[in-house]
Amino acid sequence: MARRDMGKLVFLDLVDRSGRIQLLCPVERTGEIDVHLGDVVGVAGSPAKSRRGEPSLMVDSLELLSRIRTPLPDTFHGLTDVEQRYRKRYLDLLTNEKTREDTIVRSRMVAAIRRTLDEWGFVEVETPVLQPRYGGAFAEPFVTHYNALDEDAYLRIATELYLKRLIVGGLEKVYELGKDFRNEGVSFKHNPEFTMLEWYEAYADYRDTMERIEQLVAHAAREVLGTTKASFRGHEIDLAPPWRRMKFVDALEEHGLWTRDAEELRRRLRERDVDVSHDPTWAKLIDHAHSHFVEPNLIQPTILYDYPIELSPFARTTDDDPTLVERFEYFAGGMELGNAFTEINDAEEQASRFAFQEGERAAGDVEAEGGDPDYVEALSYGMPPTGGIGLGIDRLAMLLTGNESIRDVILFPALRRKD
RNA sequence: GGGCCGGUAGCUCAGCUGGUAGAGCAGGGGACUUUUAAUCCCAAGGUCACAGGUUCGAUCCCUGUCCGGCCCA
Repeated sequence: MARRDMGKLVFLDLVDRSGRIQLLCPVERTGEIDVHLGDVVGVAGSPAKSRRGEPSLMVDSLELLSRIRTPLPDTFHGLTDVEQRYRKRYLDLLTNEKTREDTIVRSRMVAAIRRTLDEWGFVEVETPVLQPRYGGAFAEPFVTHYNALDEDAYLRIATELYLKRLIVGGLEKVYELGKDFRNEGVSFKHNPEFTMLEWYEAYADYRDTMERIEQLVAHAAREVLGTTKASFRGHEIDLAPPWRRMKFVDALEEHGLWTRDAEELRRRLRERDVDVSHDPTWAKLIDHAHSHFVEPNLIQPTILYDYPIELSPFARTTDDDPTLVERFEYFAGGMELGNAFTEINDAEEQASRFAFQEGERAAGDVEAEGGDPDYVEALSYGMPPTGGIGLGIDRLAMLLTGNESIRDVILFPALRRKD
């Protein structure tokens, strides 16, 4: 609320989520106007126009609902200090229109995604956040403790293994949209606590999932932006299907980085000045090559498919090459937005994939999949062929709002305590 | 974890090779019946992130710590 006090006539700007309107307060009618910038007020009056022609409300009475006690930041510049914007998001929201808009865009995006999945016949479910084992992704977990059970537990890094148990249970199409937690670095595209959507669909494979994700993303964009074109990092990104599709192997081949030989790959990466000292296995090396040379260049939406089996402990092998799996990731704006595959639905095959990951772990990859005998047992009761996907809600929100930092689409991002 | 940059009034920012700090807005008091970042007058507002060091003297130079940003792993 801005105040232009003219003595007998006071001008106030009243702002709420719907916008701004000017109030005209003739003091002889309303009495003394004792309001400050940032006060919360209720007013009654009738429509009027100012002498300059601005639509206004001629006020009969004004009631103070909440008195501001700490002065608002500079309302012309807004709050620009990024640290303050994250720590005191309420001030950021009060003073920066763009932050309010982005918050609404994200909310509508999530609503559009839910609506679409619901229309497609998916069932929204909730699975445990606190898990006795963690799995479904390569990541380090947060550890906590159950007093009642006298057991350590992990905050989930993915919802995957529980959702697939529900496919075993015959729910056929399920999704969960919620927080996952990964105990690792913070960056422009990583927040340890982030929002993920996963869905699983019985009697579908990764090609069906490709169709769905293209439709879902394009539809969400149309709902919130009115178009499939988003601007991000100076690019116009058109999310309309069909997206470019390319084999993972070919994408690495383009950069001369496809080889199955770990030492040869290590040599080629070193040649390109990449520090490979933290990459003990071929799987880590190829992942490094991909994230360093391929991913940043995938600006327009692109589906990379048919990944090496070593990177994918839950994906079914392709029919014509047992070293590749039916997996795809999709990218836009140089970022990975989601990861999908045709799920392994055979208990024995799943058990041997876990065994391979044990080997990777022994070789020094701390993020390798830990294995889950209870999940293998679930599969032993028979899971239909299933296509599944996980996609990052925060990153999609970045794309649709044009924010280059994930912290600008998370209201309260992770920050170190300051006291 | 490494490199670079930053932290000065509630907010946005100045502050010269080192001489104990300034503006605008906000907040306080006052004037004004058509203002739009209203205008005008008055007064107030600071542990210059923190701790050491160099110096007659440090917001400024040096070292360390804390917090943040960007880039790299």
